[in-house]
Amino acid sequence: MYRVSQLAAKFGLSRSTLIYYDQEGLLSPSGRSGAGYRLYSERDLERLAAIVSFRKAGLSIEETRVLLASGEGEQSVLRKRLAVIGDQIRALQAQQHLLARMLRVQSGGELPESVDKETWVAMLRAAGMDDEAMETWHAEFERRAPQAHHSFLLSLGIGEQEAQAIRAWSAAGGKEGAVREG
Amino acid sequence: MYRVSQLAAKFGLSRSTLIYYDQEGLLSPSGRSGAGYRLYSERDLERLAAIVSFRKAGLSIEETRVLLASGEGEQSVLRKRLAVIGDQIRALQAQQHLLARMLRVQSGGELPESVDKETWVAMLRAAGMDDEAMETWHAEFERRAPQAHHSFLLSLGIGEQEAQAIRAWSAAGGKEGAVREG
DNA sequence: ACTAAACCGTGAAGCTGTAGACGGGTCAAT
DNA sequence: ATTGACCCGTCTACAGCTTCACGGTTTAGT
Repeated sequence: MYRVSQLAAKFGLSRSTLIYYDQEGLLSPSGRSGAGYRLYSERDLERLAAIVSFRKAGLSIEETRVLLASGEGEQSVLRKRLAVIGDQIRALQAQQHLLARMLRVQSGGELPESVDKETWVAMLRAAGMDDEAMETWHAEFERRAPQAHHSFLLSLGIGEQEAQAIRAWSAAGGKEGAVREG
Repeated sequence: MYRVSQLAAKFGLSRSTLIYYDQEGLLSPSGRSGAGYRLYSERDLERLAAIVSFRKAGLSIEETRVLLASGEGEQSVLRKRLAVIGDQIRALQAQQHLLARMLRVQSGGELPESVDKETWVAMLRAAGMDDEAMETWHAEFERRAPQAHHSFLLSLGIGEQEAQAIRAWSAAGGKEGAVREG
């Protein structure tokens, strides 16, 4: 049987956090001592281990509760979180761009704020990539991270329609269509 | 002279937000009507435009206040925020990996929505790039668009320090240091 | 002149997840 | 029995808003 601060230390959490979990009904100690102290059992410890891993994945208390209640099969919650993370990363990247632009305006640099399609292609060519290699690269990109592939294309200033065309072409292995490079 | 909801609508904010900014002393209306209504001037509008852009970059109320107070030259706040964004993106990518593993355990494979350093390197390798080619590529990137190069490295979840190391190495033509790949 | 809708102000409460303060309980050593 | 160190439970606060409630104001329409 662990007391609250002991258990907290064991998991690198703060005492307040465990108390909060108790209040939320996410992890209530299986017992109390004579003095009213929270006493956590081994079973509580295991549950906490699961909680911690879900929380590390950024799931909310509520989502964590759902997952613990529903056994294992709840993929939807995880998938949803994955989508949210994607959105958040994209939002942060947008902020990066904003900040970069602000800093450049102040320091007066003349360099392009972001790379366009031509520059990008030129850089890859300088590194020895030929058309076929770029095709392979796009295909890999599409296979491993379709969303990121899309964002990347847009970041080069490529329009939504052309981006979709490139992706379709990548997915098909570059068989058809006249998308030339990049 | 605008009234609070009008101004809010103009900037896509809610009435509450403007009232909150007023309470915080971030943007107080330059006047009040006979009935005590907040009246915003053109100057207020300009100030709000600045506030909105800073907030879009993820700066806190407090940081925004500092920037507005200190005129222009306050780059430190922006740089600090840039570093924080990098941390956050890295944290989110770690969560992506965790979630992807969880889902993979439960079913088949899942695809990430944003690319990290390892994935990026793997894609370039798949397209036939070797270490030397990557070196050339980094050097080109640094030469043509240093700022974008920096942003790009950060977007892969690479830390500020390592990013600077890679850039220095790129600029020097990859002569020294044990920066391995990417 | 009057009414209804749409606006305004203030104030309080709520949200998430955590940190910290407060006063009092517990425990080993004296 | 008593000191001190440490622990406990409970309560409050934080960002950055939003929502709600209550009551006054303006405005358009009749």
